[in-house]
Amino acid sequence: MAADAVALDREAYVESVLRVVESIPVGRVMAYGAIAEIVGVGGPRQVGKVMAEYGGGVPWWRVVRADGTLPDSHRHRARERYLAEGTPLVRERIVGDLRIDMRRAAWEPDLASDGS
DNA sequence: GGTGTGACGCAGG
DNA sequence: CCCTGCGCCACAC
Repeated sequence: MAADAVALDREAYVESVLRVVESIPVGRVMAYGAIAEIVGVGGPRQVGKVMAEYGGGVPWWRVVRADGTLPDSHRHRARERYLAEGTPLVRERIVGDLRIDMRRAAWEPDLASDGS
């Protein structure tokens, strides 16, 4: 039974993370660590884990590193999204190497409106 | 139960 | 701007 409980907890955790990601408005982004804080459980690495496995169903390109950069595997694909959404970017010095302007793009979810 | 690993974060050099 | 080390949490071996 303990195993089932763990499984459920993990499922609930995954759902919480995905829900936060889905709450990020167009043109805005959140860092892994920030999401972890909102969820209140685990850390940035856990969020990354969740995204790696279930990120396909959510706007994964709105989840970035705290410094505004992305993993090599995704930054290329995310580029089109940012241009389309008008996400605040830092002028890229090198072609192909994009970076988010976190000062303007960082999104803070409204804790008051839990929607429940 | 130590060890390695990861879509992380931060301080140092 | 580069690379290194350490902390972080959960998981696979």
